[in-house]
Amino acid sequence: MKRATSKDVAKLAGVSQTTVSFVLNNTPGISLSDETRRKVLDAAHELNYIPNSFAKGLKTSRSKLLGVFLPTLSNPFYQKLLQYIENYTAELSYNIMLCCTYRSAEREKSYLDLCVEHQVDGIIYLFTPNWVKQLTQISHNIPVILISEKSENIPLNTISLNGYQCGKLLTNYLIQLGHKNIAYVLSPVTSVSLTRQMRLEGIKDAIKDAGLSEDCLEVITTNSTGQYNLEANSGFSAMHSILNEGKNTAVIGVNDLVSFGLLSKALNTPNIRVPDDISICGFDNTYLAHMSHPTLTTVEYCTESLCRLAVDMLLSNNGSAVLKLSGEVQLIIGESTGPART
Amino acid sequence: MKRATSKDVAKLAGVSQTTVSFVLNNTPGISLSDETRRKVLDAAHELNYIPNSFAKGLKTSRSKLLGVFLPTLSNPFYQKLLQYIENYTAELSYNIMLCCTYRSAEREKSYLDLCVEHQVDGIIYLFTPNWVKQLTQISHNIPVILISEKSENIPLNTISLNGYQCGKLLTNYLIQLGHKNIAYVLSPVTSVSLTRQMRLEGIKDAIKDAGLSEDCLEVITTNSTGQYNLEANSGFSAMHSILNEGKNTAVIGVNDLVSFGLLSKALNTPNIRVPDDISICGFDNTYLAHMSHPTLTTVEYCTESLCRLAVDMLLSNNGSAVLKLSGEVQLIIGESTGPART
DNA sequence: TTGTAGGCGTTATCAG
DNA sequence: CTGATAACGCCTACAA
Repeated sequence: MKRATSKDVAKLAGVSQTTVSFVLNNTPGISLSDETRRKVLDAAHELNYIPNSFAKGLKTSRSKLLGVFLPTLSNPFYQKLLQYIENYTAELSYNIMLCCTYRSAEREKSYLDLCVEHQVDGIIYLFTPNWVKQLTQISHNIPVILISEKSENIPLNTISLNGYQCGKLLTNYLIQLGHKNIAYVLSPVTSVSLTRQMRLEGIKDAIKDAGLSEDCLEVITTNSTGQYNLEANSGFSAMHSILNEGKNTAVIGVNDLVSFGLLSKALNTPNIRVPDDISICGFDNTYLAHMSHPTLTTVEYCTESLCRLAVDMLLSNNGSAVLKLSGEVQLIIGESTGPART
Repeated sequence: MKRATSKDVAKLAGVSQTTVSFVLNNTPGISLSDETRRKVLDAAHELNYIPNSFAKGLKTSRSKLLGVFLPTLSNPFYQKLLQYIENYTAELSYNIMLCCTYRSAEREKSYLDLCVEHQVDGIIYLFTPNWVKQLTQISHNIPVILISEKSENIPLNTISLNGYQCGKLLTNYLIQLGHKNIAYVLSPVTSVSLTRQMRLEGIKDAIKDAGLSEDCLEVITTNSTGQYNLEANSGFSAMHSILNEGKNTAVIGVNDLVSFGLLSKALNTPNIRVPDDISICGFDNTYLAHMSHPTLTTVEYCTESLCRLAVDMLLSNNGSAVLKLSGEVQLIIGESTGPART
């Protein structure tokens, strides 16, 4: 059984195809009799008419599709952003083409090609792109927006997550609690991450501003271990050595996954209590932070409103000026941080 | 700067549009001179030609898009399936239209409409559909496949996750370990879940088959609590009462999220050790099970091969017979289960 | 207020 | 082996 076309609707309603189009699209500047309207609407409904998006796209060059690029769904942070975006686009009757790159530049490239081919109406990147040149090229035809960190080298609309402020905020809080020996734990990554760097800058500056020595901070980058949950394992193994060493009283995980691993090891170590013996915190405010016991102290970036803003910017496509915005950041204090042990 | 069309390529290559189409699509049953081939390929490359998918779709009615329906990304299980599917479809140059319903029937409906409008080449459901009638209707035009539980009432291709076998497998294992007081903990859900029911059937039958009394099993359905992670919270609060009561020696969570909550509460209760005092296990084999310490005993359903199979079935569209398949299931023994305390 | 006609970029059916 | 030519279903001047 073939799908009804606008021609069929026109025939049934006893009007021309044009009229059908006018009625169904509510074309502005056109006035039609109520009766014609009704006839068309009834006919469309009776035939269960659904416009052919190919034909429509061919004329309008609009696909009602948005490409969303993310490195992985395993990190609840990206999942969270994706859900916010999806939630909003669904309201607007847009669909999301999922472009999960697994941090592979090759896959990223092939998804970019697919986005161009499908003529998506916009592209949202949730990480630092590997193909800046090509993406910039694409952005002349298709609006592109980055939700990550600002960078001078990337001439694209950007909503910054403000990693610097986050690092500073979190560290200030720890310093206030009396911590003077702080570790920053990073999991290994295969590609550049501006976010991680910016957070580190923020942490360092907070320490400097408080008049503490640089030695207060120990930066630990773990090796890759195991196949599952690299990130959580990283935290787990890092905490092992941190506890052995016994110097640091507070640990910052590069994200909630790492923090989760940190916490996990601490909870499974006899005679260690959180936060009495060691404070743990991280970034991203994902559900993991709330699901843990004790709950994890973390940082939120108003992600929901930023995601909605990103979609709005894409769809309004407000010209060619490259915008660089920053979101507010907010400390979410959980049960995993407390005064430094004395 | 407008995109090059196949006409432009034809002109540059000095051949007709038809020839371009033949070359670029490797149309079978057509033989062309190597020189013509080269000329076309070179021209296409020079103009950076990308076929217009609207025009293509208009002719072929193929969108290279697959709709994937899932209730939520918050449950790592769906995330896992989605990644397997996405991974495979990317290989095949297909794209995924994300249809996340948040268990809202209304949203599910609207995504169905969008799938029809975009003429997706296939639809994969990862849960029990709410609009069986409409979906069945759609399946006459667009291949549909369910990855969940088989049901007599749903005349659609189904790959069963075999919840019954899973329940049985897990329970047999617990019984072998000497457990005679087992709790099954369910989080509240808003819509029907066949999976949950089938797992329960399996659990019950395992108990019956072992010659134990029905009273061995306590089914606990929690109330909804808190806004974050309903599921994990469910486990957390259920474990509270289970430990208070002190009767059960083993607890089965309806999924890894619930089990995680169960474990979390147990670990945070003084004088309770896992698995010495209480065994905990669940279903789905998500990363949560591996990320926890102790790691959680869980059940895997060969999800990766099932997901690939589903995609293959969709794309081959092998006629109209409704297929009902079942996958194998596999017990993943973690550190959270052990012999019953005496 | 409504209808006619042309074209968007492909693919596919024919002749040549 | 190659090239005209006609659709696919919709939108939109322009004409009536």
